Amino acid sequence: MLSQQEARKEETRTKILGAAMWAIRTKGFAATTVDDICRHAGVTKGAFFHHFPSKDSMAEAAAEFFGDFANKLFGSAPFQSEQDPFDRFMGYLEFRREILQGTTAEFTCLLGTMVQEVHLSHPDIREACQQSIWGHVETITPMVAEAKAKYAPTAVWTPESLALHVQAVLQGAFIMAKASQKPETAIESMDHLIRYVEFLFSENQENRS
Amino acid sequence: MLSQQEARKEETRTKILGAAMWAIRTKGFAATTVDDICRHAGVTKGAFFHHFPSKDSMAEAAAEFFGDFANKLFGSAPFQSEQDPFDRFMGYLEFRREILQGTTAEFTCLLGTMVQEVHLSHPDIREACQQSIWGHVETITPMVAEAKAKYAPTAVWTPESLALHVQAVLQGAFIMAKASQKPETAIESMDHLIRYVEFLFSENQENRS
DNA sequence: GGGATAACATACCGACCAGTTGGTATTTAT
DNA sequence: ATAAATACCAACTGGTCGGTATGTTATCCC
Repeated sequence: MLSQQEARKEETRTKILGAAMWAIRTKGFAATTVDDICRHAGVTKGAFFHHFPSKDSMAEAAAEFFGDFANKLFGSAPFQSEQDPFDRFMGYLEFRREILQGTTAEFTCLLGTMVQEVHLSHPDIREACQQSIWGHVETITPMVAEAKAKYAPTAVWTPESLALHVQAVLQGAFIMAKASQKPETAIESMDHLIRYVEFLFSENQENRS
Repeated sequence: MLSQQEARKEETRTKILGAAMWAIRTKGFAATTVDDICRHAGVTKGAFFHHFPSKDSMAEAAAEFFGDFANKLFGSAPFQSEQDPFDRFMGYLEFRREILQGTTAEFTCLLGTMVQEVHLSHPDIREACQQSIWGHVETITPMVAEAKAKYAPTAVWTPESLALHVQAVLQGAFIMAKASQKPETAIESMDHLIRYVEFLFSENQENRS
């Protein structure tokens, strides 16, 4: 049971992290100022530093926040009710393709954006980003593993490497969409990825041990 | 014929752009200061602003510089002498996998790093990055088109979309390598990509019109 | 060789930014 | 009811950064 105070604190914290998420996705981590975040969140700087000891540690929290946000989004998506593991995996991929709409800041990944900037200069933030990305991979690897056991048990690739590859393609697709300012560029990459996965689970492939 | 002065100017300019390339790949664009670049290039701030009117316009030049650098690297790589277009394309992919070694700053792409940060805030830099990326794609699309004409003439995908997909996978692989601090993560994605391309040009695929 | 110009160098400035300080309002515990 | 603690606020600070103003030196052209 949350007290009135605790509930309010949590709300403010969420407002800050949400604003940070938006700002970092549009401008990058280094270019977003604490004042930017406060302005968007509708709080003062005092509140910000009451909740987080530094901008950097807020970024760590934002990485975790975004990871939880994403896992909730995909965890409650319609494809999860598919019975067959391959159908579920394909549903995941098609769902990820479908949400490539609107502005880049809306469908783009905070973790990829941030880790790219800070991977050498801010070890703690990098670590937090990796945790969140690999945490998401852990939620989809079982699905891939089940599908593999059923449809491609002798294939040479591992379920985890495929799950990681999916994330890599998405991250790359985001960059290409940002460069071209067209979500279509990202969608076309997802089409290639989906074609690849269909091949991996089809019967006439040759990559067996 | 370059005069002594012009040659020296070009050299200093190159030193600055080289230093910028290194700094931006390790820290990102916003976090690298003009002083950083000058220190690494061994020039003073006066020299920097003699060559470039602003940090932003230097970034545009750096994007072009990196694009030329990459095209020279791949243009003179051994795989270019392969006769068969498919072999040449596979040689390109394997070459790109092979150079995924050393520190992330060494094999990573300046354009992807920079465009991610500035795509909304600095339209001119974004444009320059897109030009360089798409410029590289233009150099490999003919190779893909030839290979397709020879081995997969009726396939539904276009050569350009595949060339773009290759860049997307690489960009994503870079991000994953940065997040995990292991080049192997990127290499595994390249393995999946290579397997996909082999499939596209094999005979038993089903994606024909 | 000398005047013009391009290629640097140094010292500095105003704006900005992460973080602090010292306080107030609200909630909680007794 | 009241004291303690928590949540929040506004003004300020020390340092940093992009850019400039003002030299100084090397090269070029005649």
